Amino acid sequence: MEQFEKYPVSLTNSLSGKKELFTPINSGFVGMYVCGPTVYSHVHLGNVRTFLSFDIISRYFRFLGYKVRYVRNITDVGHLENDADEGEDKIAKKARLEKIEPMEVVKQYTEDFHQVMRQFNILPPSIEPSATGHILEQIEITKELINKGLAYESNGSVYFNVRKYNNDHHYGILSGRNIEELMESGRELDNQDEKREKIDFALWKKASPHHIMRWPSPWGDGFPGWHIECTVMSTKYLGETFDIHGGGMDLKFPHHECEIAQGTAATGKTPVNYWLHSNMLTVNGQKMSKSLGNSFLPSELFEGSHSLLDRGYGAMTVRFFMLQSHYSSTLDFSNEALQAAEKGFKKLANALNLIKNIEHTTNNTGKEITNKELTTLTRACYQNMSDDFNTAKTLAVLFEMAGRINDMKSGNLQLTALDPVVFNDFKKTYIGFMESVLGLEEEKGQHDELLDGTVRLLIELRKKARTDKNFSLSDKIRDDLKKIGIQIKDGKDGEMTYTID
RNA sequence: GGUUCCGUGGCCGAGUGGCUAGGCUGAGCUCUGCAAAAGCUCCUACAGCGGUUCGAAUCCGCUCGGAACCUCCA
Repeated sequence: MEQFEKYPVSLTNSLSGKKELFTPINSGFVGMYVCGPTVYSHVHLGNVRTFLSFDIISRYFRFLGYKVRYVRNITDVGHLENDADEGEDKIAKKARLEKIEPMEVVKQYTEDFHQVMRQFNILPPSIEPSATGHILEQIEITKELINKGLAYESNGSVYFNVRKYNNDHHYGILSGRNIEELMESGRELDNQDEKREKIDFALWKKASPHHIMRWPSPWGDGFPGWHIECTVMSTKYLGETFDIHGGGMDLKFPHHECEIAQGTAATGKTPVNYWLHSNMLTVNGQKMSKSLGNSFLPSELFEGSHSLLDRGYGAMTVRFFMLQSHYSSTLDFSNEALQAAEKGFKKLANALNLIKNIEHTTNNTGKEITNKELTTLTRACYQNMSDDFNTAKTLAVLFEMAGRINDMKSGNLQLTALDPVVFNDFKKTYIGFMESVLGLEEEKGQHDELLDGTVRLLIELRKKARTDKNFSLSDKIRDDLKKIGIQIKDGKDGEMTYTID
């Protein structure tokens, strides 16, 4: 029996607004698509949160035994600065400003994005397609939509006819809108507009003579619209209907709404069964965003060089911090919250280190009450994660488990009181959820062998000083090391361990 | 203006009809040569006002406050 049968996953589907039991199209397989970054500048921590949320989701599905195909795209063309007709492509604009090739912009920020993902221990997707690698497919689907009468050409650009689509379908099904309301708000059309109605959106944009990103098409030189890339790449690699589509809450409208409309119009099928949206990272209650100027770059966080930070924090501290809230809630970013997270994370990491070195060898059947408690904790990890990927609840359980691990270490809890099967399950679960599911690993410091050997030597000297009752010397060794960031801890049995801040 | 969401103890944050997460901070205790770490204990909350119910932080209504989307943003 697979773990996913034992702990069936339920998730909040944005389409229904309700928590639903997850049933994949193909038993044992999960196909998920997540909107990746537009690589025209550095990713900030708000972006990181979204990719972290879906990292956890893909990790957990795999942990349960599913075969997961996780597709996350790179948007390297087609994302306009705004929806007005003079709207410029974000990549092209950046390239023009820096006087370099658009693909240089794309390369630079894609590399940056990948580096940030690695720093936060966010695993790469199974497929990472780019919009420029799928121009042909985007032209094909645009042609198909014209043939079906749901798109029209206008002065070298092609637009999706929202009103016509809405005759047979509901445009706004995901975000709870209707086109009458949409027609009432927003920017009005002017004479310059090529669109028939302001709610129509571009599938293909004509490239003006000075435009540097351009491809030939049946409608002349141009470039694809923003939304069509995701429809093309998701269906190409996951099928016309696939299991999960994720992304940030701010993409719900219009981006995901347009994807639904295009996909449904092109294939006649519902493109996605479950829509998942991760919520925003906020600063003082306001959304972290580049345009508001309140975004934090990962480098500013590590170095503590942002004005709102007292000092730097490690990537794992931030990862833990973000996992303390549910992905569908907003999360407020602050110095105080990070400080608290750092201590909490250290506690869990320490227990992780301890449990790895605890072995149960006896065959004692153990005390029923203790065994029961450990079994309950072990199961709770799965139950909480299967309940809409509730990392906050899971972490609460891991803290309980860490307490029991410390008890095992100190002797408050005798291993002989435990059933070996229960213990091994407990151990495997703690390590598995920490590392494989939540991706929380020890902060990678400069623990090189040279330093380790040096500290061990000092520890030996301190042990000698203590047995000689030379406390002034033993205290000096401890205190001086503490000053440079190395904390010596005395064990009950005279053993000493150390941690580096 | 329209659509949606949120308001939880000193702070951060889960939960969402009865079983009162968790972390951080603070106070006390145990262990320890002294520390640190660890363990135990304490401070026990759901914006306000009504209503439904045997019972509501959780459901409903109103009021106040905040946010997101309706231009671009994960």
